[in-house]
Amino acid sequence: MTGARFTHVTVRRPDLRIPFPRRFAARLTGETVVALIRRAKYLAAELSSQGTLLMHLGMSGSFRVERPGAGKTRKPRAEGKHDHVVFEMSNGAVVTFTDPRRFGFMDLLTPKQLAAHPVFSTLGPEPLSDAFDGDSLALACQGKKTSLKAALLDQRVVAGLGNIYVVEALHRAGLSPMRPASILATASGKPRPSAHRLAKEIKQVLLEAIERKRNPSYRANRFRVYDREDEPCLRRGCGGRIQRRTQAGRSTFYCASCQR
DNA sequence: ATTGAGACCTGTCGGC
DNA sequence: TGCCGACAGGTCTCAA
Repeated sequence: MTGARFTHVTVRRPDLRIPFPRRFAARLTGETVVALIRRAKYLAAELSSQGTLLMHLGMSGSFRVERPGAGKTRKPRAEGKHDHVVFEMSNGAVVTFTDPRRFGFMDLLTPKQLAAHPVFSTLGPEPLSDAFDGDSLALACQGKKTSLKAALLDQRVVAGLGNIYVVEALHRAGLSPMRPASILATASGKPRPSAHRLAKEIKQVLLEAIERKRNPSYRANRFRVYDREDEPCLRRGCGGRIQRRTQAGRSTFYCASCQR
């Protein structure tokens, strides 16, 4: 999409989580994508003159990119039941947004709206950036009464972690999801060793996930705790069993014997 | 100001 | 096979 122009935009189902802005398709058509970026779990296309197209996949969303072959007759695309938006680009690419649960959304924001966006503007650091480390994590959690689990799911603390990788990172770091987030720092705000461990494992678990997605032959173990209730803990020499409980409405999986 | 619960919507899976 | 409830990797809103 980068550098390409929207030649045709179809909204087949306008009622996603957030209603589309007025004249969405019309405003997008003719715009060129200056840059395509990701921030937290948001995708953003910076447009040549209409601001930013902000997109989110929700729980079940995905994009499909097709190139109806140059030269061949352009066949009408068989539209799936949950194909809600279709972008036809000037370079021939057809980008389709599919989302069965319709928790995803698309929005068009002016630079001013983007800067004032209640979520986008308050996002914490990108976990893989240098701005995120044990120090910044401890600082963000200083004095927090919530659990570590809830704190890591809070996008203002660190951006882009979901339920699975929060649970995985806590297991790797040997920290109980139920501990208060404040334990990562001393009363005076100094990071404890656990903060550095946790920040390191967050980066590690994400890097491995990305690698696994990119390289199918990289068969590193799937999840170590997520969705493994009653199965043995995989930490060497632990011997515990994975337990499950609900925290903040989400499933938490953990090993009570090695996560303290 | 924080925090947990409920809501949003559809699909899938296991049990009966 | 069919029905039913539980559950799903995200985020918002509301009430306490």
